[in-house]
Amino acid sequence: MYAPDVTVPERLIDAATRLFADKGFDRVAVQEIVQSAGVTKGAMYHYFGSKDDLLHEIYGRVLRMQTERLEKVSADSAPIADRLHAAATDVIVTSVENFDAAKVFFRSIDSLAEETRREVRAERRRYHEKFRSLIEEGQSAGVFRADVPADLTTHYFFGSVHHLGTWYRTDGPVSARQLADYYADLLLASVTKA
Amino acid sequence: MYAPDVTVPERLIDAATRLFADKGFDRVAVQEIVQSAGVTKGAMYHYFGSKDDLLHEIYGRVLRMQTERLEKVSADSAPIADRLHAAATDVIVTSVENFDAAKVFFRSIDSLAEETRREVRAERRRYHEKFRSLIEEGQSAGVFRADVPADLTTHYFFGSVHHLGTWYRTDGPVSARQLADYYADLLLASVTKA
Amino acid sequence: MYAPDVTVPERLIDAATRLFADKGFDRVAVQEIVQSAGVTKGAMYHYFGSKDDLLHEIYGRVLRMQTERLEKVSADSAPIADRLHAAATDVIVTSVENFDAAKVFFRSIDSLAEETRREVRAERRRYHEKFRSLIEEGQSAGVFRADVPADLTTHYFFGSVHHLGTWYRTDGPVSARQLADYYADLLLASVTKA
Amino acid sequence: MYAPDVTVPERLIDAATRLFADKGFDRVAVQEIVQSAGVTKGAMYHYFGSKDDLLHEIYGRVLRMQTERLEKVSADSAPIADRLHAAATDVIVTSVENFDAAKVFFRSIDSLAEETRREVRAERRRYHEKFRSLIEEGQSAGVFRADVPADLTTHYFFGSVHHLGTWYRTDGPVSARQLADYYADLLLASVTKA
DNA sequence: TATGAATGAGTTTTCATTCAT
DNA sequence: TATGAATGAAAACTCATTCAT
Repeated sequence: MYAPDVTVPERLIDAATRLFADKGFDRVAVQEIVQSAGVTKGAMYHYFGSKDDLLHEIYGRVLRMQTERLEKVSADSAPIADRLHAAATDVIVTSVENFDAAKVFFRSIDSLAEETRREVRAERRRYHEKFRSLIEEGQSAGVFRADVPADLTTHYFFGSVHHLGTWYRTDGPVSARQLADYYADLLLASVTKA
Repeated sequence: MYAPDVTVPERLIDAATRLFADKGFDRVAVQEIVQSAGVTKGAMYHYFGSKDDLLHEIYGRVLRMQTERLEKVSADSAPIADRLHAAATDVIVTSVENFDAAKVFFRSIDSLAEETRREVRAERRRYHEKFRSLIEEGQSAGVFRADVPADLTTHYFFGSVHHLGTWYRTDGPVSARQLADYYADLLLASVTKA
Repeated sequence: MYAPDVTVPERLIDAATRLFADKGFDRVAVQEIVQSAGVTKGAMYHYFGSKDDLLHEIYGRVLRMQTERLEKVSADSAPIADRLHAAATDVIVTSVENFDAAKVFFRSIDSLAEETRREVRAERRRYHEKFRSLIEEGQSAGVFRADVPADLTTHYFFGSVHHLGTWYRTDGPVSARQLADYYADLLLASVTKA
Repeated sequence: MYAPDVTVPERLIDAATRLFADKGFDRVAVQEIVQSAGVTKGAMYHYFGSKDDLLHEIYGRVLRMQTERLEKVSADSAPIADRLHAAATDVIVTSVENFDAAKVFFRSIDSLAEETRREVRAERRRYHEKFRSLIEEGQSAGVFRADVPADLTTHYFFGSVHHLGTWYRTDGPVSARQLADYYADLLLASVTKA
């Protein structure tokens, strides 16, 4: 089932990602994960302190990746509207490219243990703020409308993104690219001054 | 704790709504619900077939209410842009007015048992289609842009709405009314022809 | 195995007492206890919050009983030497009469969870102090030697008592009564002024 | 943490002694021991056959040491009362000097595996008998009272000694020397003829 | 001599649900 | 209508020990 050179932790992360995406953290038993990864429970607890740790790791990978990419896009010198468009596009494309991990990211934060949750929320807030600051930059530049708070628009957009997990099919008629363009267009249309 | 004329089933629904909204269906024990409602387990199983039933009932109430209201707004004779705006506004205001129930609605569909889930999905799809048809109507009328599929825009908007549960605070600085106007404005801006 | 009128909690306490006395708390699985009591695990957790609770209850019963009896003996108006003798005798007789519970009491305090342990230690200290104050009374009265601290003598005596669990056999040649007299004599001999 | 010339087995014994004394054999994981000793599990199992072996070794060291010393004291030519006093004093002083090992000795015999336990019990009995024979010698000589069986008095005294682990503090107000004198005095007072 | 990944049997605990009363 | 004792299956996690290297 697995190439012999895929490490046990990697196999566990893969299996957990698939299962969490499919059924949600709370509906997946550790037993299922290890079975699916072809290892024993003991092996899992050798590498991960808890089931929660597994989720945390998946969560962290997605968050780190998207934060990195957003920073790169933000730092670009293109006009602000282009940069916002690129940022919006990018988050969608990468979410779809790692759709299982993204689904976990989109819906499982409440399953994290108290402490981990706080930690993760803080990092997610930083991501949110970085995105928001793009919108604010456009507002300051007079390119984006300022009558709707940038904070609210950011929530609005990311709500749409998080919802992808519940309806979008990677094997459906809309490609990731198209989807990204549509979403970015809708966002741009809603923030651009009339 | 409860007025004596509040029926047992009603108390159970109330308690369950509060708890499910707060911790998520899977993290709430039946014991907690009955304790919080001030009744016993036996009483709960007298009125509801299962824990799932409780969720189903909460879910159904929200869905029925919003469907009804959407139908009323749709049937109005106002211009399509106004009707879409009203529909968008209405779903937000009523969601915030019943915020706990709405939160449950927004995030607990995966917790429903297979059969119930299918049933509920079908009804939700009908709601989605009704909303979408408003957008399509505007597209046919040449008022709304047609380059983004109405279906996708509908998902886009409802993603934003579903996300409210994770960040909006009813006791925060933004009133339900304001929030609804902002959201409807963003939607209208994104669908209106340039 | 059990008369039908023995309640489930009582059966659980009985079984746990026997097993804890025999093998020590840490070496007894909940599974063994419920099997021995003829009930299911669920039933046990219906009545007791945890395995620890079971131990706590056994512990508490012994402690309460012995505290009560010591208070009664202390309050007597007999000469202090007689009262100390009676107290010593009594703790031994009752310990042997409830030998399994006493054994648990003698050796399982370290198995209690942190919080429970603190609580129980405090109560045990009060018992210790009450006994010690008998010795102090004799010292003040000039009947008992004062060159050895009463606190230390108390520890000395209760060490002997706690040790009973490791060697004394209720079915051996020394009756509880004899044992009690021997121990009380040894105590009195060691505290009485030459 | 350790001088480089302390051998691995020695480090393991040290760490295990400290941990067993502190938390009891059953509450200490092999992982903790090796971590605390700064070695790996494999290393431990290279030198010791099992966790049990570790305990056995600690146990054996204490027992061998005390047996040796008791033999030396017994063989002396001093009057019996002096020899008993010396024996009592000695066991206390050496117990306090190796307090962690002594604590393990005092309370962990039940944790030994069946076979080891039997073996160890036999040796402990020989120690007990040697001590008892001192008392018997005094009884034969007419110096000690004979109305309390020597066997029982021996248990009585060693109960006190074993109990030290639960209350005595090496950094407390009573020095090992003082403690030993008090205990030996109490013993002598209780066995000496009135 | 030593490593540390892996095992697998065992642990305590949870919880939706049932059922005699 | 309601009680609450009891069930039983499943859950997450622990840990002494083994073994290929």
